[in-house]
Amino acid sequence: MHTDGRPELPKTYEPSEVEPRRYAESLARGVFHEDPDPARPAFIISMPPPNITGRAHLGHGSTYTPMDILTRYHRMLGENADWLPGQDHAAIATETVLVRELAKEGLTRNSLGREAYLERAWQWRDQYGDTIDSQFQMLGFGPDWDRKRFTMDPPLSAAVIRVFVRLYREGLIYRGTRLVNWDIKAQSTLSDAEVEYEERNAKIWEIRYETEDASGSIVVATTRPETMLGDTAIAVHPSDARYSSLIGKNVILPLVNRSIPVIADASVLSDFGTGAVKVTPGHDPSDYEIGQRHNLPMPSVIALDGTMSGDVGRYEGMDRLDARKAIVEDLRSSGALVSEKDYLQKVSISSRSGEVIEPLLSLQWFCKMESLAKPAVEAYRKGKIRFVPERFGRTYENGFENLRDWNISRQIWWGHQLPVWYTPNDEVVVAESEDEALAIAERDFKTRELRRDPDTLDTWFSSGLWPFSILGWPDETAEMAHWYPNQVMITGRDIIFLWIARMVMLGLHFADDIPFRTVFVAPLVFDKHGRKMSKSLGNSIDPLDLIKEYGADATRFGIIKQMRLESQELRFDERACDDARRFNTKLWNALRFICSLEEGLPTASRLPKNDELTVADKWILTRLRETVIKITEAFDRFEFGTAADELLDFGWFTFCDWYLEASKAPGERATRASVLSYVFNAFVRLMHPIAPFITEEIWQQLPHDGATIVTASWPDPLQDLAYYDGAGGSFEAARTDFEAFIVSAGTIRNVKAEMGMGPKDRLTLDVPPGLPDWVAEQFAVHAKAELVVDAARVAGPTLAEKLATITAQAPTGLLRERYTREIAKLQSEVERGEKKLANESFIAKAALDVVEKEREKLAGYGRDLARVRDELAKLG
RNA sequence: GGGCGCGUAGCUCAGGGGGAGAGCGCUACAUUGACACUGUAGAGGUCAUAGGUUCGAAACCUAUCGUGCCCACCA
Repeated sequence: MHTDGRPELPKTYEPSEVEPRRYAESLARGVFHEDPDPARPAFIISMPPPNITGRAHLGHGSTYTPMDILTRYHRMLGENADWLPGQDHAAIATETVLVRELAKEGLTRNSLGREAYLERAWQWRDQYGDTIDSQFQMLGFGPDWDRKRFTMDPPLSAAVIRVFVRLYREGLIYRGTRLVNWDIKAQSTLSDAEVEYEERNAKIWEIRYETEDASGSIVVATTRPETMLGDTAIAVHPSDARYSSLIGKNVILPLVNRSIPVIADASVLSDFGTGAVKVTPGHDPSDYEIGQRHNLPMPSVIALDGTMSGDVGRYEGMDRLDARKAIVEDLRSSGALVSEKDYLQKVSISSRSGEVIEPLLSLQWFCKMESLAKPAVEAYRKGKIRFVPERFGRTYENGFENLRDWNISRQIWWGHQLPVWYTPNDEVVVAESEDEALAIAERDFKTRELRRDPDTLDTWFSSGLWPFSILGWPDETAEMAHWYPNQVMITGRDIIFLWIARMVMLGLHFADDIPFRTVFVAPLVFDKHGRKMSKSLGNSIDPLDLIKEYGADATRFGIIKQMRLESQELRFDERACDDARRFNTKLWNALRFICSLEEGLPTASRLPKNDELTVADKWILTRLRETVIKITEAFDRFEFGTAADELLDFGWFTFCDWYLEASKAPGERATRASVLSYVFNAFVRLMHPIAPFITEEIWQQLPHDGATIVTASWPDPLQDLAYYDGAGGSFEAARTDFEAFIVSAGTIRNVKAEMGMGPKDRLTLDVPPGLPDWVAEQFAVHAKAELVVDAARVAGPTLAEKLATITAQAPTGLLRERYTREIAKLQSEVERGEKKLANESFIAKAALDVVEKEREKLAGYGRDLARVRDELAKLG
C-alpha cells in the first residue's frame, strides 16, 4: 500500500479509540464555546435541562441529538451558534431520591433538620448530579459547557425570586385555600399538569339516602364511598323531572346520620348513573366547584397522610382505603348499599410518585393564569411562534382552555424556598431578601418577628424562566441582547403545555418577547413493536450499550435515520444503528483506498479545471451538488431522517459503489485523487452534524482547510460547486450517460452470472467500437467478462443503442430465456401505455405534459422491444 | 366525550394523483487496488376494508375496522 509518508491507516475503524480522543480535542480547542457576536446571525438553542437525578436514555437521542446537529450545522454556516446546557434541580424527583437515601441510614428529613438536609442534598448533587453530562459527552453532544447553568445557581435563584416578588406585587400570585392535588407519598401538592390519568379496574357502589321526612329516597353512585363522610349535599340536574320534587328537601347521610340538602346544579349529567351525585366539596374537584356555587360547607375528612380525620366518627385514623372497605360493609349491613359493580375507572395518578392523587383543601400559593395566558395564545395565533410539525400548535393552544390557577407551592425542601414571611399575626410579607422583608414588616406591621414560609416552588416555576435566566436576566447582558429570543426549542410532545407554555407566558411577561421562534417537537421513543420502553417490560435500551456496540456516531445516525417529521413516535429498531456502523466501516475503507492511491493526495482540497474532468467526475459533482442542496433543506426543515437517507444514498451507493469503483479504471487519471478527495471532503462535512467523530477523523486525513471539521464551512452549492453552472451543458449529458452505464454494468455482471461463467472464465470480447473512452474503460474494469448482451432494459437512447449492438458468445439457450423474459416484461409495459393512450378521456383531460411523457415512454418501450426481438431472432 | 398519529414486502419504515420503494432477512452469482465482508441481481406486496371524487387513487374525501397517544370535573 502506498502511504505517501503517512502512517498506514488501521484496517478497521475503531470508534472506542477515536471518539473520546476527538471529543477531548474539541474541548481543548474550545470549539463549542461562543460569545455573543452581533455581527453574525445568532443561532441559539437552550438545552432542556435534564434532571440531576437523570440518566441518558434513548429519548435523549431523539430530542437532544437534533439540537447537537442543528448547532453544529449552523456553526458550519458561520453563524453565532451556541447550545446552552444546564441542569434542573428537579424538586420532587430529587427529594424522592434523597429521602430514600436517608432512609437507608435510618434518617428522615425531619430528624435531620432543614439545614443539614439541604447540605446533604447539595453533596448528593455534587457527587452524582453530573452523571448525565458525561453520558452526553459520550454521545458526542457539544453544547457550550462553559455556559452550563443549574436552576439553583445563585443568579438563577435570584431570577426566580425576582419573578415571584414581581408577580405577587402585580397581584398575579396569591395565597389561598383551594382544592389541590395531594400526593400522599411525596407529601406535597402537585400542579394539575403533574397529574396523569390511568384506567384501572375498580368498583362502583350505589348508595341510598333517605329523605329527612321519610317521604322518599335518592340513590347516588360513587367510586370513593369513604368521601361520603364529607358530603354536604346531593346534586341533581335542575330539569331532571325524576328529582324535581326532592330539590330543596334534606336527606340523611347514612352511617353518620347528618342531614344534607338536595340541590340543583347544571353540571350534573342526568343520563349518567342515577342522575344524582353526592357532593364532597372537600375532596373532589367538580364537587368543589358545586360547593362554591352553592356556598356549601367544605369539611375535610382525609388528612395529609391519607388517613380519615375530622368529623368521621369511628373511622378516625383509618387509612382511606381501609375506611372504604369498612364503610362499604357498614352500608351493606345497614341496608343503604344498593349495588356493587365492577367499573373501569379513570384514576388520577401522581406523575412524580405514581401514587393515587387525593384532592383536598389546603392553604397554598397560586399563580393566576388568565392574564399570562392571553398573550401566550396570541403570540401563537399571530404566528410569532411556529410549531414543527404544525399540528402541535393546536396541542399548545388547547392547553390554555379550562386552565385553573397554577398551584406553585410544594411542601418539600429541595428547591427555591418561597420569598415569603409571616408576622405573628399571620400577615404576609413578600420580599426579595430577608432584610427587605424585615424592613417591610417593620414599616407595615410594626414587627421584626418573622417566620419564613417553609415551602418551595414548583420545579416548573424555575424552568419556565430557563431561556432567559440562563442568559443572565434580569441583568441587561450581551447574551440577552443578541441571543434572546432563541431560534429553536426542541422537546417531546408530552411537555408542550407543562413546559413550553410556561416559558412563553413568563418570557412574554418578563423578558418582553417570546422565548424562541420555533418549537420542534421530536418523536417519543418506543420499542420496535410500539411499546413504551420500560425496565419492567425488559425492552428499554441504554444508549451507552449502543455506543459500546456501534459507536456514538452510528448510534446517533441510527436514531436520526428513524425520525420522520410527521410521525409522533419513533419505534426504535437497533438494526438502523448496525446499518450505520457498516456505513462507517465503508466510509473508513473508502478513505483507506483514497489514501493509498499511487499518485498520492494533493496538498490542497481543490478541483481541477472543468476540461480536466472526466464524465464520471462531472457526474459525481452534479450528484454532490444535489446532495448538498437536499441535506441543507432537510436540516432547515427538521427532516433529519431524510438527511440521513440522503447521506447514506450518496456516501455508500453513489460515491463508494459507483464513483469510487469507476475511478479504478486504468488510464490517464491525473486528476483522480483531487476529485476523489474533494468530493469526499465535502461529503464528510455534510455528515459531520450527525456523526461528528468519524467525519473529523476522515477529514483530517484528506486535504482540508482549517484546524477541525467542527469549524469547517458548510459546502455551498453555489460557490464551492460552481463548476456545475459553468460547464456549458456537458454535465447533464455526462450524467445521463453515466447513469445509463450504471444500469448496464449491473446487467452485464448479472448476465455473465446467468451464463454460468465462473471467476476463471475470462471471455474476452472486443470492446465495441464507437463507445466513449470512459465507457470502454468501465467495461474493462467492471464486467471483466467484457460481455454485453442485455442493454434492452436501458431506456436512454445513446448508450443503450450502442450496447444493444454488441453480440455475445453465450449459450443461446440462456440468452433466449433471458430475452423471452425481457420481451414479456416490455410487452406488458407497451400494452399498458397503448391502452392508456387509446383512452380518449385521458387524452382530452390529462395534462399535456403527462400525455407527452406517456407517449415518450411508450415509444421507448417499443424501441427496446423491437431491439430485443431482433436479438432473439439473431439467435436463430 | 373531543383531538391527533399510524396501518405499504417476513421485520423496521420511506414515498405520495399517471410505471409499487429502501435497509435488514431470504435466494443466486461474483468478489485480492479500500470494505471483520463487499458487490450485482432475484424472489417476495389485491399499499387495512368499503364506498366516493377523478380520464386515472396506494396517495384526495367519507365511513368502518385495527392500533397507539393527548386532552376533558361522568360521580
